[in-house]
Amino acid sequence: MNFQQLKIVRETVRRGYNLTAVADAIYTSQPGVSKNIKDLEDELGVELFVRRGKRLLGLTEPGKELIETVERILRDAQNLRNIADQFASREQGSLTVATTHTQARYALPDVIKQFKERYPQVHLALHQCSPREIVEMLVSGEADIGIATEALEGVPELVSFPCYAWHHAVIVPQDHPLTQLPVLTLEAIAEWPIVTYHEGFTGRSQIDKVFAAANLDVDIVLSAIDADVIKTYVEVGLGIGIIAPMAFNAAKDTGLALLPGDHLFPVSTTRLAVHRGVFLRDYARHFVAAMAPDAELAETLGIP
Amino acid sequence: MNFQQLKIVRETVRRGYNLTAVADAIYTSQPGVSKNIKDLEDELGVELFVRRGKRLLGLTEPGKELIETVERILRDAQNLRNIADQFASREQGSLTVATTHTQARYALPDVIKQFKERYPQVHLALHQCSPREIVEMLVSGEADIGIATEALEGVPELVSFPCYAWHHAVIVPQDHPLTQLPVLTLEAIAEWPIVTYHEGFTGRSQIDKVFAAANLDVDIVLSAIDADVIKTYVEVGLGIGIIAPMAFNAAKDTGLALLPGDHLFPVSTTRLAVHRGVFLRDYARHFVAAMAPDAELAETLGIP
DNA sequence: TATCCTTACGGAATTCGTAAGCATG
DNA sequence: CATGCTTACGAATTCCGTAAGGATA
Repeated sequence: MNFQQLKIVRETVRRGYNLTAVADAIYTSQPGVSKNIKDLEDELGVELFVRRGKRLLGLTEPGKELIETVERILRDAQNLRNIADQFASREQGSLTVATTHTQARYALPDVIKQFKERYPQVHLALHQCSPREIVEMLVSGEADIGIATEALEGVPELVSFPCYAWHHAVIVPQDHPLTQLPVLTLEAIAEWPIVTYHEGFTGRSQIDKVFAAANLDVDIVLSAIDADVIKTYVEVGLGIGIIAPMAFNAAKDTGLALLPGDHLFPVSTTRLAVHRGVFLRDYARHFVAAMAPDAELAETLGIP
Repeated sequence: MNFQQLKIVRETVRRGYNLTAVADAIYTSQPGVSKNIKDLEDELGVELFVRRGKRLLGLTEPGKELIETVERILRDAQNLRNIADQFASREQGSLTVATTHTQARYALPDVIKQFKERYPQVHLALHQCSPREIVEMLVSGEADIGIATEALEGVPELVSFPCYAWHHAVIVPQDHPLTQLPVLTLEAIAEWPIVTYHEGFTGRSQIDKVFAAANLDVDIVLSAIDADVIKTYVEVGLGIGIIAPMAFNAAKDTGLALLPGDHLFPVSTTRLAVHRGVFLRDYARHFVAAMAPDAELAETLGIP
């Protein structure tokens, strides 16, 4: 048994049982992959993969049992490297953060500025992607830290912590009739065409739920990934916008007015997630602490 | 990084940093051990061991941090083999139980008889040793299951479960004056020379505590590892005995009388222990369930 | 001086990649 | 017939043991 064999098994599952793809991913030859799998199966005395003819189709029962331990061994092997790096060069290394536009643009700049000052030697990579992609990157180990308002909870491989809570708000052109209302209501909003986030982004599901619960049909004329796009179309009069309030900047967005929606929309919680059982370097913990002060990282390592 | 290197690191710690001894234990050459350690240190970029000149003295700080993960990786590698064996041959394998004389002689025979009938193909090895040795064997992985009344609790590497609870009892020659007492008291016992267990065995510590708490000096004329020895000397009149009541057999021990001590001695709990994070085969779980019905083995695997 | 670790070197074993062959959708 | 896996074989690398050398109690 060796690490190469285990890596190949893990990659085989990840790449949908295509050994050619596995060979490419591991930078080795396809026959080598084949042989390694066979050798491991011989040593363990069990077939790990279901085969039809020469093709691999999936995991056998024993394979399903074993894969979890395989993943943990490989994670721990990576942890060894990380822990060693930690001691070898406390202030150096790299940190990959996967996050959405909203967080990258409005929540992270301050934190990242401070982080860069504190750890100038750390190579920080910011990946902007959808909440789903964030989860994938965390699970596969491509990213160390994920931050989003959606999708991070309820993934068994991840541990997540709340960063901050907020409510959606409405933005309208400055002289819009809605600004005259004494109290903003869902009914009033629903009378206008709406520009808001795309499904799966920045609490869009919460917005849909609220209007559905109130039995209101809304006319969503445009859905975008980010608030900048939304604001642009609100400004040109396409409709009114529903956004995360931190995307509004009174000084810069002069043509627009923000109407708070705390009493209308349910609370949204932006969360930070990391992979369970993965060792985090000092600077990564620092980053986590800056974003999610309540995070309890001890449990992350999965040590009983 | 490879498994051989990790094994060598683990063994180096276990053998007190003597690389020659490590080489013997791993069945390889001493220079090979040296090189493997150096290679791993080079790869990780940290020194794992404190050296004075050419001798190894102990773990460095990074070494201490890393060793836990190293141990877990190796345990998981063993788990892979065990899980695979489980599927390859459910009814075959081996099981090593480490236990004390008392358990081996009085508590285990029934369980083992049933176990052998249920799993005739499993090679069952029973190691009789002291509670301390049991702990060592469990920690090092030489034994799968340990059973004893002492020493198993409070070892961080182990998980233990209660098997059954009992109280020490007094044995005396059949016509002994103590048999005439309406109620047996500690004071009455303390007036006689006593034959009981050796320190560290079968709840001896409990016995000492009780008499110390009652401010009684007792004259322990002989301490033995097992009740058979104790009974022998009680029969020849050396003194009265304090033993675990399951060691008394009314039918066979005709010359002796058992005086229950439930009201005198605190409860002793015989416990079963296994190593944390070690996968147990079906038959091992069966054995555990037979001895310790309340055992929750799920947590044993250390999966969060 | 005996114990213990390192370095050096040569042979053995393993690993890995290329080429060729076969099965499957 | 294109994709995907296996077998076969030779080259390269790694691994491992022996021998020799140096440090320390």
